[in-house]
Amino acid sequence: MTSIRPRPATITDIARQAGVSTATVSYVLNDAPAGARIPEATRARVRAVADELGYVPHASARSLRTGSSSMVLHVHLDVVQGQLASEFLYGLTHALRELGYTLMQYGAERNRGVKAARGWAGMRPAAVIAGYDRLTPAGIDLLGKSGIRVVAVGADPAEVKGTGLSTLRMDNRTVGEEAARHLVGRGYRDLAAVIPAEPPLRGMGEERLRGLREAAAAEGATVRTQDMDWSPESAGSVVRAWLAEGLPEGVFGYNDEFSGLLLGALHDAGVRVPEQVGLVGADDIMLCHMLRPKLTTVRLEAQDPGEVARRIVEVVTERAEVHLSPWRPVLVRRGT
Amino acid sequence: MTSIRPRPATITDIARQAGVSTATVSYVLNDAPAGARIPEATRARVRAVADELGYVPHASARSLRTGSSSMVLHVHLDVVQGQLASEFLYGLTHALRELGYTLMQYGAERNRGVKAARGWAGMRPAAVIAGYDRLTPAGIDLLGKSGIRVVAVGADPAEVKGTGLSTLRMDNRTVGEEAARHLVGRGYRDLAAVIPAEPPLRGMGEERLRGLREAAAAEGATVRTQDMDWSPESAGSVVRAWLAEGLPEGVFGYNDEFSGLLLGALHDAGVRVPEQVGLVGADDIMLCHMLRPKLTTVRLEAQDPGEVARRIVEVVTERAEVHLSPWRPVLVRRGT
DNA sequence: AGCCATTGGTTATTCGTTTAAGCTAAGTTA
DNA sequence: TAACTTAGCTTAAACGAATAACCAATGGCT
Repeated sequence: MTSIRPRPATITDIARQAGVSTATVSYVLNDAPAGARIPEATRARVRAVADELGYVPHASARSLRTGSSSMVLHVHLDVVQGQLASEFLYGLTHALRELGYTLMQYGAERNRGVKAARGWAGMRPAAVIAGYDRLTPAGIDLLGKSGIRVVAVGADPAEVKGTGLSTLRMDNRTVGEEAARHLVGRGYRDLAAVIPAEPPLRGMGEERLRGLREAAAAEGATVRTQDMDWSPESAGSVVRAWLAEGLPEGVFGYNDEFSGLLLGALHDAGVRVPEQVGLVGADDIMLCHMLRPKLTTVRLEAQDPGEVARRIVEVVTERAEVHLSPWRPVLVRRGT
Repeated sequence: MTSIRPRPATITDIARQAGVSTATVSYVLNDAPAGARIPEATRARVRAVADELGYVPHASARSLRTGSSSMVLHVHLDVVQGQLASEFLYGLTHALRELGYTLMQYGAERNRGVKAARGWAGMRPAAVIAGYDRLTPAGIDLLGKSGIRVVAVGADPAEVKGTGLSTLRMDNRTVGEEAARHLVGRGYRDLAAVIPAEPPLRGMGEERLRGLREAAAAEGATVRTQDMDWSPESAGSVVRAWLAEGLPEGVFGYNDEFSGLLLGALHDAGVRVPEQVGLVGADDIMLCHMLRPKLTTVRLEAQDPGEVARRIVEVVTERAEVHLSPWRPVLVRRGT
């Protein structure tokens, strides 16, 4: 026995069963001004039938007709991670919902540039929010042509270009600068930094490193760097290299998680933190409170929580072009 | 100066510019069998115009017409976290894409039950995959009425009911059992466990605890429990309570992150792990490799990677009803 | 009685796409 | 030469919802 696929109820079904026209149903269900002249008795009947049939408006049909979409697409790496990203998403989801938009996420996208952009554009979202490493000028152009606003997150406006593009800059340089100020302030002159080897994080790492370098140079400190993978083994070999060439005085571990791996490897090598080597991470995730000694870190703090969401909403609703860098680095001094 | 909103190109635009009908354009662009009689010259012209105009098909219009959606909705907690979830999502995204489906994620949803279900149903996805704590019988019913398949993740089929519901059981009881076996095997008889206080995690915690309790009781061990918040302070007060009432021999920390917090608090209290207290976490995330001693943990391992994705695809495409529990607990013995 | 206003709706069109069912002109066959 | 094929399209009708424009019936006013 094959069961027939249940068909979702439509306004036509409601209209038939309530003995009115589809127009009436639409007016009632939307509390449309044009339907104000429909008496309460009819309205109640229509609503009752809609309820009984479990009616749910067809979002695609509606947006096709009205020509406007209530969806905002967020494109991310395989999976969203980290506290900053989590807070960002949470705030954004709710701010957008309040304005009648729905934030949908689309992840694990291997395609890039135009090919990916075509996929996004097909859903005709009101806007696309994407990490800047997902975007190419051609892709931005294609979205722009379709009237879809694009917000590049983490981008320096000078780097990513395209018509109608907005940027939300996560200024990673300042993170590195803050870390350098802290380490140099402790009297360290021989600094080392680690930079993630894999592509999606590498760009961020380079930015943080640039800030670190500049601020260190200004104070007369030197910085050596090494690539590192997201694995305990890689952390081990970084530490072995340091032991071979002489321990640095201060280390910037790119972020808290890489720093956690380094801290473990340093411990295994018998290096004492912070007595022999000072360590500073970045992002201030809960991990800092699990490690011993507790991890000192630099956190990007929203200058005004909600600001980001509000500005994105501006981009979406008012078609404004917005470029802002709403985060500020803050050092959280702990045990390392 | 107000710029006019760019209108995405439609097949009508292409038809006009290429001097053919919209039907022809559609046939060409879809490589439809019915369009096989269209000569290459025309096809090339149509395609050229489509390219030039940056045409991207309107997914909503298409799915409205064909009556079938290529979207699968994944509803999750605020943000997806953890390795298991990440692997699951990644595999699923790609398996579905291969079959022409697009996995979209929808998070940070406060609404539950019917209200949430209405929102999901409005997008007319082919299926909804949701944590079982997001679902209520009424919500499942509403989705079923609309012909949308529902997959409850993490649910025991006996617990969650509804027409046409499939379940993907993440059997958290077995995680607790495996932890108990390990701790008892070490000779501990006085066990303690921690359970997250907040709602979304609480359910999982209770399941894990149930398994722990049963397996411990079978071996003649006792289990005391305490609520814990996701904060270092809460971990501290849990440890203080233990000190007051006598240290347990073995602790199950619910998951790796809670265990990490506990490990830090134990360290601060001068309790040595594993000499005085044995500790086992769950999920086997990278954190285990950062802590010292390294964290012993129980991991749910996919019995067959890809199995989950394949079965979900069955649900989506063949309207099968599937109930499986594709994960198996594995103990990873490390330092604690 | 004739006109107007109001009530309570309905009709018809549109959004972008797909697709079954035509239709015309040229070529082929009986 | 008439009938039949075939190539190469086109026409038209959906899908579900929104909405401008219309309309019939009733009541009130002059």
